[in-house]
Amino acid sequence: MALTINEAATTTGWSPRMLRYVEQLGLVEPARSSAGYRLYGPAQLQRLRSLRALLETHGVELGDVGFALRLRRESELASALDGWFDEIPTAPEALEPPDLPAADERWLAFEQDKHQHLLNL
Amino acid sequence: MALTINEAATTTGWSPRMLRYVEQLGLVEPARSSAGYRLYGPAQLQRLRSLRALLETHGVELGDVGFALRLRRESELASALDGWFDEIPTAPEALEPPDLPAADERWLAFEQDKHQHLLNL
DNA sequence: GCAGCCCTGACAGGACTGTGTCAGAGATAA
DNA sequence: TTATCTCTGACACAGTCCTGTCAGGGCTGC
Repeated sequence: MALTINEAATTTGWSPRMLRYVEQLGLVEPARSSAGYRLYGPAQLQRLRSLRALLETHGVELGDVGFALRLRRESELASALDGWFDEIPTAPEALEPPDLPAADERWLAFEQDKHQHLLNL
Repeated sequence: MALTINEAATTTGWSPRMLRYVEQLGLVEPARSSAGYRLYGPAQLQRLRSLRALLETHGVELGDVGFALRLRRESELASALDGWFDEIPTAPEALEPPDLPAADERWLAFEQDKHQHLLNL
């Protein structure tokens, strides 16, 4: 009921090498026999096949899926990213009319301060 | 009220080259003067600084943030990834006791079918 | 008008990724 | 027991990413 790595490779279209690599990325982790052989069950095989479809249809790389996995494991990373993206309405037209020519120093200081603040969190 | 690329570079710690690169990734897109010069306002400078903090504190690369951006722009990609991650309770202990030795062909066919189904969507 | 910015495009090198392949050692099964 | 699998670890090689640097040509401001 569980395929060994070469069998899994031929039925999924991955190479054995890539199956080990996919495992190393944490994407599909097969069970192990008592001797340490990888054992791919139906669930893993299905995941391998749909992973292949996912990469092909969306032009995504394995590393990208790995990063997406990291995102759903490290929720603080995810929220940090969300926070950054939403930091300011990303539209770049937030540009005041070019008057007040000497206000530079003021907001520079302010920004610097904010930055320090962020780092020391 | 808006800094040119070299000024922005020195106050944010990025190199001018990297500012262009960050822009190319779609992460921080400054306004442009009528002659095409990049103009970094307070918002962009703040984003550049917090971007730097983000990379450092979470061990993330620019390309990763670029991919996260892609995720929030291409919602179908995001949901496809979500779908893949939740396809099956990712725990690898879903391994039946090894009886029914000749049922292989049955679920192999089933899986193959499912796969075709997915691809032809 | 001229020194010093800025633009884009290109090449370059170091680092990392993706993938194959091989070697040495253990497991499996006829 | 012997052929055939599996394991891990390593090297290798093309390709991509990151980053610097340079060249040719426009702006800008004194």
